[in-house]
Amino acid sequence: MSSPALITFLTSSNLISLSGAGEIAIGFTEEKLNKNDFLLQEGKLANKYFFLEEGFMRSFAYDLEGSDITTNFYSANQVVFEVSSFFQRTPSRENIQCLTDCKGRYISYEQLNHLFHALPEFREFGRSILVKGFAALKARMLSMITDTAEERYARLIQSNPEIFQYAPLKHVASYLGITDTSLSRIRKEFQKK
Amino acid sequence: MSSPALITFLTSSNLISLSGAGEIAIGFTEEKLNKNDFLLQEGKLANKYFFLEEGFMRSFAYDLEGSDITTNFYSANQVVFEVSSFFQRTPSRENIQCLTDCKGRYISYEQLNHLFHALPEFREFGRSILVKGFAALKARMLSMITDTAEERYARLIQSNPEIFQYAPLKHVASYLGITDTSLSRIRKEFQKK
DNA sequence: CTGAGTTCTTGTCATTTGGCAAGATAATCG
DNA sequence: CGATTATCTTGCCAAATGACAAGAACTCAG
Repeated sequence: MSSPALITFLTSSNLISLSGAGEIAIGFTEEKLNKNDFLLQEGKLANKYFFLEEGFMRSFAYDLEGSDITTNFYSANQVVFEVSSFFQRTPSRENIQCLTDCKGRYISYEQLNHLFHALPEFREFGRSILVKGFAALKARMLSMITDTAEERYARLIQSNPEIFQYAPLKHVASYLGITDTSLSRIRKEFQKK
Repeated sequence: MSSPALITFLTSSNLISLSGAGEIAIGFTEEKLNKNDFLLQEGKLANKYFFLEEGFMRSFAYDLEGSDITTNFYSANQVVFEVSSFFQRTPSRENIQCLTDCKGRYISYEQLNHLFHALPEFREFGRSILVKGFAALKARMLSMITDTAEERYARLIQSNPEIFQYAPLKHVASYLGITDTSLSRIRKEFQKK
């Protein structure tokens, strides 16, 4: 019943022993989701610390005009959860939705805290997940300020080509902070090179 | 020798008891910095979890052209540290510099971990600091994508007026993701209203 | 006080990006 | 399959922002 992918994910951080990983993984509940299903909906409380084993997801929020803005993409072998809502126990402003059929395993906030309390190595691991997410967001913010839209596009297609495989371009556009029209033009220019 | 401001900061989270706060605060070392001094320099390892009691700081990074980009501002009664470098034990890409004379107290990475291990309530507190910073950055990223430069300016002067008291406008401009020229024009327009 | 250095403003012009709408293309579902 | 819907591209024009440079205003040390 246990998950090799999850065990590998936990141990490959070098923060968790194999036996620790087994102990942790055993508490996770398997869940399958269809394309377009929501892992989390705006207004609800995030209560799943979700390890994605198969599939592709994105998170998004609505701006004041009601347009949806993609805040992140998630591929397999990552933890997917909305940090603020999950840890601060407040309603989520974001949605997390499947772009393909998905499969994964999750634990609840309560389970996570229990594990944090019981296993110092899992605590370290949890912190590391948080810190990496933070660092990635900082890098993205810096890129948003210093790079042109075309540079951001080039970096994204270079570093995360699978996004383009699963997400419609309009989602990519809002993630990059531009309109779908601009992205279309940037791609046209980009091909020439 | 202990710091009322730090004690207040720790207890006001409602995660830490008064006695716990005293126990934590006692390990902090006082430090005074002059205007323009660096709390952290690019390339070095962040090793101070710094509680700012008096003064005002900013963090910044250099982009590819060598311009400095303000990544954040810090006012009194906040924890100031570079998350990635401090927790991942990697050289910092950012600088943290005093915009005024500053006073505060810090603990090292080792001390922090020791306290995390010994005091579950401080662990919760540390996580809460991290999560709040993360949430704030997410909100800023969303604003960067959905709001115009003028809206971002208006929000900033509304929510953090003290920034304008201490930081030169060019630092504010790069924080907002625009040039100092644009900020100057936006301010001119803004006054009319 | 004075002069060097920094910061801020303003002008001119170019570039990037957006808004809108129409048409082309692709995906979906009964 | 065929029809409907969603997505993507393109043209036109407007708006926002940047690049550069000159001068004004401010800061600060001697």
